[in-house]
Amino acid sequence: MRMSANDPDQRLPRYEQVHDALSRRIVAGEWEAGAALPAETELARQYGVALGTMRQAIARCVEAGLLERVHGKGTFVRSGMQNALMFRFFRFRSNAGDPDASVPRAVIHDLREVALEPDVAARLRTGRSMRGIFLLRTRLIDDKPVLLERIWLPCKPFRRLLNVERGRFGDLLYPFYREQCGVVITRASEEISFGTLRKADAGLLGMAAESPAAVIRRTAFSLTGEPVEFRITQGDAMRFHYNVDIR
Amino acid sequence: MRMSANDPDQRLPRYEQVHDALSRRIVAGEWEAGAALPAETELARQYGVALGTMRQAIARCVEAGLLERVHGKGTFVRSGMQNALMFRFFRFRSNAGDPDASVPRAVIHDLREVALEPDVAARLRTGRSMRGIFLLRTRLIDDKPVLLERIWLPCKPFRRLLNVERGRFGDLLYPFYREQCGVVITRASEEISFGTLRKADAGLLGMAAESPAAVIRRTAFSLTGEPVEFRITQGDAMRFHYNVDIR
DNA sequence: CAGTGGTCTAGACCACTCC
DNA sequence: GAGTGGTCTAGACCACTGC
Repeated sequence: MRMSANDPDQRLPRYEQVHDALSRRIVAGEWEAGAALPAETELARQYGVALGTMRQAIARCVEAGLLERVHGKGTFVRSGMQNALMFRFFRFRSNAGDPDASVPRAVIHDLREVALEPDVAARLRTGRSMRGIFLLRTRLIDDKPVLLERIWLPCKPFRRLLNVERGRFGDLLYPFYREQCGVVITRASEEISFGTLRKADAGLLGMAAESPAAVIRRTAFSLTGEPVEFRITQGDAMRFHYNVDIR
Repeated sequence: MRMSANDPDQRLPRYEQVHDALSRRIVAGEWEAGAALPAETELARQYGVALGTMRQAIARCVEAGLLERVHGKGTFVRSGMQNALMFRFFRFRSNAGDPDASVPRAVIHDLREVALEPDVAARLRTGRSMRGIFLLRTRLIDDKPVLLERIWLPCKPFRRLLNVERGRFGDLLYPFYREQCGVVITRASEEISFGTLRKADAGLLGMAAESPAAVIRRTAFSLTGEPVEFRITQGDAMRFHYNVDIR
């Protein structure tokens, strides 16, 4: 089996090795987002594996959210990086179920390099370096702030964000991470709890101090499984609404 | 391919047909919970399909939460019906991460047949029959009530629960549903929000009226995909804690 | 119609568990 | 070593899409 120069671990199953190699090519941007990959038979030939093995490798990429299969048409690089993600969990608009609802506008209030608190550094596994990028945003609907986001990133792939004009940050950060820093978010872990707003935070949201708030802590992971973003989002508890499917 | 008498839809893929047939045998209790199924090769022979097809059918059962595979040992019927499920989402004990933590005790306050509110009837898809079983429970840790559960069930498979002594209900309902009514819960959909406690509910939880509460609405589905239980759980918002993995 | 992904087969060999 | 699930192959045919 021919593999890329990036040492494939020979102890791993072949479909894992092929999955890794294929993932790297996708992330490297060999195909445009939304574009079709070569047919499975062709890919199997390229990697020198049987069709079934190739299909298993592709299945892993689909699970990871990198690819999308369409019967009879082809296999495509996922474009949208889907989401308003977090945003769908609050019922801020009357048409809450509307999939075409526009992405809420983001306003950046702060962006700088900081010393990380130990708990944040631990979540980002920054090791000895306790420094990172800090971002404070509000999200607005109809020009009214409804969410407050504190975001921490490791310096390593993200330092260049410090040199980007705030106006050039999009409303959605994940596509922006991909464009600017080559980081693809494939998985996230969220932790939901409940608290009250500190005075300063309440001010940014136009709410009273000590108002009840939903608090979401999210750690987002890259293709390689490394934690690359930690964020704490706060919003009006009474408008919070989260759906989960179990098993 | 030999199938059970229950008409397999010939238009479905073979592995789906085998999955359906196998699921029925598991639910019917042909193997004890925790017991090993025959080897894959033997099952493939029984159903007259290739090993790969049999493995795909088994994989579906694993996804559905019915089976568990252990490399080198065998394929087993899932016993525990896992969980304290809901309960792990509140941080009521100091050792919150302890997997051995005992299941909180349940106390039944009400159990009767009722006329269903339209929204509950809609969730349970009871059709013209708007009647169901209603259950009101509190869950206790160290003899202190910490959760309040309102549970609605369709009459069809559950009516016999009305004749069961309250003391014979276990702390976990899902294994009880299986034993008493042959209903296996395989999937649930939860909806999390925040609210405040009504006076009567607050009283049952030993909290002040209007206290902030986490509210979880859960619809649970049987093996066949029908909604068979709707419950609303309330608990102290300050002790609420929910973890979700996305994608 | 050609080209794609989806299903299925019959066999081989590997990795793990338990005796 | 015997028995299990996990990986892999090389081929066949089916189902869907689009020209």
